[in-house]
Amino acid sequence: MGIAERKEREKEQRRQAIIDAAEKVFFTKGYDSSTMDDIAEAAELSKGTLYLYFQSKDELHFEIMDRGNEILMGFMEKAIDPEKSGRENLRFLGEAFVEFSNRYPEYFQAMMFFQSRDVVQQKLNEQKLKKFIEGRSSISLLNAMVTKGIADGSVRNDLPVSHLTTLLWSQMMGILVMYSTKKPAFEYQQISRDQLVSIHLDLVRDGLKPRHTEDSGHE
Amino acid sequence: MGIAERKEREKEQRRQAIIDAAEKVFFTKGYDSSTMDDIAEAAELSKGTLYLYFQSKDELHFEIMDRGNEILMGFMEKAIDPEKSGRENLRFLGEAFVEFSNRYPEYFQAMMFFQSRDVVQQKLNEQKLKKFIEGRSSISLLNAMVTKGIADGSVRNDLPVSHLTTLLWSQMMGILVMYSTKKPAFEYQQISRDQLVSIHLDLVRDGLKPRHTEDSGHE
DNA sequence: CAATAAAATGACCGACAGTCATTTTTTATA
DNA sequence: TATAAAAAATGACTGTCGGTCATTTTATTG
Repeated sequence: MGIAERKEREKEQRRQAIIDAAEKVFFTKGYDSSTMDDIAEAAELSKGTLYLYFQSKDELHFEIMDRGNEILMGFMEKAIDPEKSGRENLRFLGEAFVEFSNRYPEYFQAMMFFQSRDVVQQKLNEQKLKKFIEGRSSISLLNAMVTKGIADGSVRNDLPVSHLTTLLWSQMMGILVMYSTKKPAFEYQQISRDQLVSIHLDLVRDGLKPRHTEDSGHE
Repeated sequence: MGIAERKEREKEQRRQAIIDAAEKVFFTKGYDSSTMDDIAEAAELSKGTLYLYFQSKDELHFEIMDRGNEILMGFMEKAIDPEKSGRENLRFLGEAFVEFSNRYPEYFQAMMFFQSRDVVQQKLNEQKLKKFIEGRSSISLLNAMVTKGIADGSVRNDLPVSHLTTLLWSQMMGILVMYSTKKPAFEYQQISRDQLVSIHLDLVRDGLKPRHTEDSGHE
């Protein structure tokens, strides 16, 4: 009996349709200013129905972040050139990130600024956490390229992979977030984002080079 | 007649008392979960009175951020050693930032996570913007040390001061924010924040060295 | 064509930021 | 000191919104 399967399919379609609607509304009015009734109207459903598919407004936000992450992953995977060294690929990944934020600014925003709501802080600690570290995430790609870089000798091997990876990710995130939130200040100082990122990636590239000298004073 | 002056003084005292109360409540329950009635109760005033002194809940948040910024400034000013090179001082500033976030985690949180609310985004564009760039802000201190570093030859001079400054600020911010929001993930990977920051500061120190010359004469 | 199950609805609730007519307190005036 | 005027404070009230649930509508089954 294919009815069950069809129902399953329809349910998933409706789920996606709701996310589509939420996306449209969020991207237009911003998260805080969007109401569940707005989303319901956009989805041509009643508010109650939304709650049959999602537990909360926050959950809709999460779904959109997931979509963004998928897209970002695509960009990054495409950017990798297996022929090139790990260190070169790390630069490609950085550039892919920027390209993503240019091409999909709304997704980028959604991914950047979901932090902060105190509620959200807790929810992460569960399944999402594992996903963040091990799952199909952008970080895992970054991790792979750091590892590759160390293996092929293009990246210094005196620093732990996990530390380098998170460092690269956090730094880039910090730059892009800062630029987004303080854009007018940057423009006022005539700092373009591409310039900034380019300088950053240059500094990182140099910083990752293997130390040919045995010095450097950290532990 | 000192009545006007006394009133002025009392008004300012009450203002501060309200901020004190808001601080207590925000730091205990978190911003989103705190209600204006909570704050009113803590301040032993009615809610209406709060609105005679502040326009909104957000404004109270801003005030607390300002306090945090003052404290941070103090830390940074104290950290500067005029005898040492600009490049060394930049490291001191980084360490001061971390120390601040250890000593005053609630202020730190408040300063980190005020971004995101879509409303807030707009409000910055006005006076706050100038303050951010030119005012008595942590960034201006950073800027001064970059400038000093270039002048004394301890920092490479082939990159614009403004870019370097914002880069350093954004990177550090990114690392600390990421660590705060994803703390469990970091702990799971046994990455300590101090380690991470230390590696970051090392990389920065190396990256800032003048190119083409192995200048270390100012150390 | 019932009987039943699944899906959808929208009126309703509680919580909360913000308002404002009224009351209380302080100051100025005579 | 008595009283008018100004300043400060109050808290009942409003509108909004996320989330709920008893009821209705639609689809499935026998």
